[in-house]
Amino acid sequence: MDCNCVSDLLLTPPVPTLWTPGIAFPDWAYKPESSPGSRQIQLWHFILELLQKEEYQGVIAWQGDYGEFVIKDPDEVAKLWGLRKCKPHMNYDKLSRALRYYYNKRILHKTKGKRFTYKFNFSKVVLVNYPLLDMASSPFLLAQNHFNGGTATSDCSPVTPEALQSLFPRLPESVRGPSLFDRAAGAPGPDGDKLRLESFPFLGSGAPCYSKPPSLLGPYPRNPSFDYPWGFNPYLPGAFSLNNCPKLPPGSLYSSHFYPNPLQSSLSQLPHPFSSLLPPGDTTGAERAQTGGTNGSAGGQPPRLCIPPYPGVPIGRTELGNGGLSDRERGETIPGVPGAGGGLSLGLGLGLGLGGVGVGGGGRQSPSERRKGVKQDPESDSDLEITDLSDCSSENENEPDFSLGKESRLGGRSHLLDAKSRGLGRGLPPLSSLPPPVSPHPVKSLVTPLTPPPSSLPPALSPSLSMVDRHRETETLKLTQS
DNA sequence: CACGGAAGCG
DNA sequence: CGCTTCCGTG
Repeated sequence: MDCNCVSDLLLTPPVPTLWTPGIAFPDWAYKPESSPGSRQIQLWHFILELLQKEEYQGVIAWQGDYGEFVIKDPDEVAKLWGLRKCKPHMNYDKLSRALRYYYNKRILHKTKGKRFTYKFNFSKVVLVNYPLLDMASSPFLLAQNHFNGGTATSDCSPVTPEALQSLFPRLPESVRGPSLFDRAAGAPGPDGDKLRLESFPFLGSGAPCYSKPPSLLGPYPRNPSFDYPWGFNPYLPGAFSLNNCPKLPPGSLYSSHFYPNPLQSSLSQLPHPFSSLLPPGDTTGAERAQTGGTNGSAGGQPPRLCIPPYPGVPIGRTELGNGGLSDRERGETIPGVPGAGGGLSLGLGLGLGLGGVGVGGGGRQSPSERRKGVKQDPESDSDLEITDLSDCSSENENEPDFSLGKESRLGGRSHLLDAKSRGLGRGLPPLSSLPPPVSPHPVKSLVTPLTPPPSSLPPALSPSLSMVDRHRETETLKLTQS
């Protein structure tokens, strides 16, 4: 048979049902433009898809730190992947090879000591969002990019544009080129590239603006794409911050920069000079600003997020608005670059998987998860972690033969399928549904804008705002506050 | 189980 | 390029 790949399972169709409008993955996430047959899905996309669907919770699910997921049923995941790719002989061994292949690209990395546990590294995504920063020179990125720092082995580039590219091929290389200002000035950038950015509205409060002259940007061109929901959001700062982020240092803009908050974001994104412009209470200010514009969810608990339950996230410390960062947290946030710690670390750091969660061992994971000797520290996500406690596993599920009809212990996929209509429960939290862990969070408000349908982006989100304008606004805001 | 080299494929 | 397949090593 010509491969009846059941790919559809995860393919496009259901999108609407599963995700809230505006929150679903962008089209391209499902089927790369070039692949009509949608056979070209990339593994990481696929993984995200699975993670996003409740039906597959028994097979693969978010667990542990942000961005961390566990393949509960390796064989099943492999099978699904094989189906999707029409590779009947796919198995976990091969799948895992492919995942390992992502290590170099920094898309994923292994959570050592935890079997079948991997973690997404969203730094690239973040990068995309921060074209403004001169990647090459930005201390923030460097700092935040502790991925590199830690791992820094062979690769010298802090943020690895290549990695970025691998994720978002269309990304303009310009990202790391001209400085923000140059771009803001209207340097014509390569076009075409920008497409990708559009897909990451969440990333971007302003990012897009920089990638292309405002005038060109216009409202998200291609797709109403605000639909980009990507679950990535969860990984984005905002998302992260909600859950695990350590407290934000005073004056930093955390979440804001991740989310489309023109005001803050523009500044926050900028390194010291600008960020410092923000008043200490800035966070709050930003919140306010945002909140004002958004609707409802701000005050109360927003709808539950789609985020995977983050086991160890102590909610208490989640408050953004208030507090400062403890020394420890700060330190963890950005090893080596305390100063940067503030805004970016939170945002970017989170994206990186900064482990921000850092709070260290404090009771984050379930006992069972923490298992024996597994060292679980804030840095767990980085390659720094050397602990390798892989214990002997008792279960080895290699399936010699792979049959489509075979249903594994999942209990049958059938049940999975019907669960389709409600996939929101898991998946990355769409911006709109970010979990307000506890109290009203700034991020929440920032996020809110997404709630509405894609096409209608709040002005704030509109990429068309020029950087200058943003700055202006920011300053205004600042003044207002003071 | 995890890793990464190497070759191969579309 | 992005895997897939195979494999040796730890």
